Amino acid sequence: MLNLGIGQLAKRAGVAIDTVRYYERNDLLSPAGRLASGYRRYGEAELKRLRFIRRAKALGFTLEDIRGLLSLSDERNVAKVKRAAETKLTGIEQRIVELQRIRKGLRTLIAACPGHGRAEACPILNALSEEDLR
Amino acid sequence: MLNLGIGQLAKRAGVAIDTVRYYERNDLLSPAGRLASGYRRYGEAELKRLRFIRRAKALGFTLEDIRGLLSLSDERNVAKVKRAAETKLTGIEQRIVELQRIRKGLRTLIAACPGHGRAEACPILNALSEEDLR
DNA sequence: CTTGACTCTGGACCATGGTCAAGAGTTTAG
DNA sequence: CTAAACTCTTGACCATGGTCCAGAGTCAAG
Repeated sequence: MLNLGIGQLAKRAGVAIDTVRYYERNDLLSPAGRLASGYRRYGEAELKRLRFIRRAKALGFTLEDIRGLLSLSDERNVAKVKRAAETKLTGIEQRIVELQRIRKGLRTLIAACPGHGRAEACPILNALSEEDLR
Repeated sequence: MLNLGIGQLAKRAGVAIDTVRYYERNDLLSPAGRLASGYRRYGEAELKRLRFIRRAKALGFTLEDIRGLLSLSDERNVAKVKRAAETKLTGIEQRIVELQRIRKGLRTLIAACPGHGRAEACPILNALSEEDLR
């Protein structure tokens, strides 16, 4: 059975050692046990949990979200997990819409800017000085 | 001619007083002058500049980006301004793509989750525990 | 002149997600 | 046994974009 020190664990999960300890401080991941010396020991479950954390982060969850997700999954409460994912999806969608709005503004400005000549002819500079953008 | 105290300036631009001083500390906006008492005084140019900052921020520029933009616009270097806007656009587009990827992952997971029953049947929990997501 | 509103400075504090350093102790390979 | 590599804890520090506070001074209206 798997028995890892913090360095091996970190390496297997692809994170820095300090990050593992940081997660521990923030109640995301505890070692399976400690040696008499105080060295942390981790098993299969902890490695899985750490990978879970990384994957959830890649999906746009914050560490606080993940803390919630982990406690729900400890409870095995499928309905709550699904609702949490839906809430996160809504947030992601809002951010996409906002970024698309920004992209549109930038594209319009760039298309209209000659890229040379007087500053007064540059719509990027002008638009940023005016009231009716957006 | 316009002559404003920091409170009036902040109000007209829709920002907090502390934010104006914060921008000053970070070399984005200096007062036009000071009274003998040390009170800051602002004119039309500063109000415009502050609004420029706000609008650029709304377009997704960081304060550092904006510092650059302002110095370019002081130089009236239209070509550089256009290139800066294009670079920012590319960054925004990358961010959109990334969020779309995340959205897709979440949608797939949510669609496959029954929302009840055993935790083992919940693909959200399972997917986050496995290797081949993405 | 008084009172209330405004402003000044310097520095602390917030959240987020880590990262790094110091100094001491532990483990492991040779 | 020794030396290298690893780990421990505590606590400071990074960037970002502010926000808030104390204590003192100033300005404007009545």
